[in-house]
Amino acid sequence: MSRSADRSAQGEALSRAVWSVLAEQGLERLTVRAVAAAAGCTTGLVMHRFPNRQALLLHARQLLHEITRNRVEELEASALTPRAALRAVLRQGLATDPQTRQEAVVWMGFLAAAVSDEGLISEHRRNNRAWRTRVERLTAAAAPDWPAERVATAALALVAMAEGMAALAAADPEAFPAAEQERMLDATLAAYGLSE
Amino acid sequence: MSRSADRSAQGEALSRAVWSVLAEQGLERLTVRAVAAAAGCTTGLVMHRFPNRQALLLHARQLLHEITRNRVEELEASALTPRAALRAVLRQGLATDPQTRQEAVVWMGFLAAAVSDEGLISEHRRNNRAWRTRVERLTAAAAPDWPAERVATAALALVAMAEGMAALAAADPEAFPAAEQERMLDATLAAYGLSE
DNA sequence: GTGTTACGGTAACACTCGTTACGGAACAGG
DNA sequence: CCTGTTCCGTAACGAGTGTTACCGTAACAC
Repeated sequence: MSRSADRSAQGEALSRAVWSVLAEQGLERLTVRAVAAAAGCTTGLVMHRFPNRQALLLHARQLLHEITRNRVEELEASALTPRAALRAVLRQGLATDPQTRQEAVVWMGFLAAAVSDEGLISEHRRNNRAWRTRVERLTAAAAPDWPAERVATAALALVAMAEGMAALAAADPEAFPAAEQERMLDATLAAYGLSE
Repeated sequence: MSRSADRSAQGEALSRAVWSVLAEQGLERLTVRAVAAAAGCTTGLVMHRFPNRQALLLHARQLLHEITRNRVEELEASALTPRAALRAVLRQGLATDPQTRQEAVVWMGFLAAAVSDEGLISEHRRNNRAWRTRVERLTAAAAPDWPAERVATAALALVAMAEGMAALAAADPEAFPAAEQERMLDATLAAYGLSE
């Protein structure tokens, strides 16, 4: 057990190093050597854990998705009402603190890297479709008597809004303070008739 | 005149080559040689026109902004009502056809490149703030009796929605057909009471 | 025609990239 | 203590990077 646990722990440490480099230095400096330096090891370990750079990035991307999915499911489970769940889940998708801001930068970096990486782009599409389906389900629960088409349209608006807000705030935190982002989220939920 | 016209025409051709590489091969393959190949010249010309790669990217970024701004101002000028202007301006920010889809991919590429490029990030912030101000002005004109804060919040929601929708559709065009994007835009305008 | 200048293609520079090969340390079984 | 195996740091390779120096050529002034 300790063997495989060590292996997966190393994989996670390297993935976190990938995120760190991606957030602080950008995609252009996301090299195997930079990742190794951020993880406090050498390129030997990196290339021993992963067959190549692509596999390293793909693992980091998948792990990031897994982590955010866990967080979202906890928020969803601990929400008191369907509408509170919808709001909480959307709120964590914004970029309102250093943690989520860094995640948004990393998210963007992976998206840009996916243009020339078949594995990353299909992973991105799978995750984004799952995310969209989740928000549709939460929206349907928050407005049980809406027809499916109305649910889908509102959910798409909410997903797009969260995605765009995160990108905007990640690139220009001073211009988009957390309070303003939340006010905007609440206004949009209210406009759609989805307030708590 | 022909001298300086040739120079700026070459600068524009090189910038278009930058966009092309960025859209088709991604940020990781955006090299001086790839740009030269896309422009049908050699690296000698590229480095003769621009002092270095950074300056080339910055010029391409600025030219992209200028072009989209011109397009937006034409749409705004030819709109019959303030609300039609708001809708038209937001609509062109989506990724509904090959042209705007490519622009969205390029936009994302520049954003990812800006993480490690001071010139690009400040340019991005300046442009995004101008864009936000424009949408605020259009929203105020579309709802003349709203208080400023309500205008600002609605405009932020619309800007975020357009930005996010473009990113989503650029990465997964099949999942987000043009009709669905437009339906979502109209639904959001209606939800905010900004329909025509 | 001739000298001058700006242009831009060629080739090379130093460097960094992903990846591979090698070698030694740590540990197991006997 | 010896031997085999696993792990991973070191060093190198070839390819590709941004950038620079050089030089042929075409256009222009006179």
